[in-house]
Amino acid sequence: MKFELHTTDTKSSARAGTITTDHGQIQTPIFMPVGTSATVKGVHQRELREDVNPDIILGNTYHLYLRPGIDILQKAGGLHSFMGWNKPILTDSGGYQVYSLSANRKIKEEGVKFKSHIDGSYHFFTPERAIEIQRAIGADIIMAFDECTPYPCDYNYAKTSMHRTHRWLKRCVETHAALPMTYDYEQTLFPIIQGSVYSDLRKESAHFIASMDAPANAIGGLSVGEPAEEMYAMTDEVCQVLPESKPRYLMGVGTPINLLENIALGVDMFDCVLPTRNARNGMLFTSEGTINIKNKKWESDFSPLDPNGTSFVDQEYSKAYLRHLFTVNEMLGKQIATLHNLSFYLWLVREARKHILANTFSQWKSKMVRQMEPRL
RNA sequence: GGGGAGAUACUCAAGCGGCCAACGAGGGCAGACUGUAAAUCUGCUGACUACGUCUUCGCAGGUUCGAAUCCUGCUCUCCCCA
Repeated sequence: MKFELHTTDTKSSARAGTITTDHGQIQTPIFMPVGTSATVKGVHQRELREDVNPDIILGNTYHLYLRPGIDILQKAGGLHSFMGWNKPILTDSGGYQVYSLSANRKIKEEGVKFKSHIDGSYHFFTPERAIEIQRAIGADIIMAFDECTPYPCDYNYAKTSMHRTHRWLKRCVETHAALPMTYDYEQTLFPIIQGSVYSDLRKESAHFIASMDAPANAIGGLSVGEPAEEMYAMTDEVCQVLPESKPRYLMGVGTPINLLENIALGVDMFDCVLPTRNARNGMLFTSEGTINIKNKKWESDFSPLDPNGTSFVDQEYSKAYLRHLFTVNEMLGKQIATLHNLSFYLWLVREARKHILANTFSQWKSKMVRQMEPRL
């Protein structure tokens, strides 16, 4: 994997760059749609490729390991081939499931024991195993096995957990280095910074992660319920420590405004389930804020879904029609909403990139944030 | 024509003397969702001058301290036999 940094905004820390992988290039800043179970929910690969057109998407180690299982993915020749997506893929390691499935797992130094939500069976994830599985799944970018701590998080626990995540990282790196190439393309391991919302811990973690000299660095453990200002403070802290020459990936973020604010702080990569999940629940993100398409006020609004939208669905369907599809619970409604949201997210980061390259980012960002902020 | 069953809030449907403004489901209206256990979850859903008051359980009377619940009549619906 290579990273070329093209330019840095003069009024903020925003950057534009290009990551090159064996499955193609990624123009940053980038938003990566989440496709947990080998599908970006509700979107055909063709629509994803031809309409949304992200440079990279996500998959999830824990979920793919449970179903379809590693043997199937290997027989298929890896995830790309299995799901019919030949551009870059990144897999999360299962570290987020340590957080989200907290009721069904037990953490030890050795690793994490999960109880499957599907059949109750037990599965032990160690850093070594998480890497082996991800190598078999075959993503271009694989993540270190970490613990995403909750919010709020007791200082001592955050510290203990962070140090354990650091120890786990070393084991991930060793395993990754020891394994021969699994497929005929390179797979790159990203380490993850933790430290909850504590400046000193974040700083310490950032220094440690940077010292590993990985091709890129990730920031985890944010957007788990903390106020946005705390998230920004942590991102800022960490970006000042991380090397400029390497991509920075802020995991699990966020709202369109979160994206712009964090781009301004120097983040290059994002992923989040909001555009897809919230779409299925009737929420549309637009350049003028969010709308709940299920609301009665759209009942007879026959204007285009989003006159400023770049997806074909934005012009072809009306608000009233989409509201109708949600009212009668037709799956096409969720598909349309998902395409709209993903297209908007991708438009937003492409537009951000353009403005960074033109050195007009800060001004544009302020205008966009003002426009998208909820009005009281 | 004879016999039987039933009418409860927007719909379906519990309740069969006080704990009933009335279970539950659907529908409706809102809200939540941030490295996806999420096509999920939560709240509200008779009216109002709103920690209280008022009008509701086909309609009209009656019994009772008290009725959606018991009695009488009426109206309507469904089923079976002719």
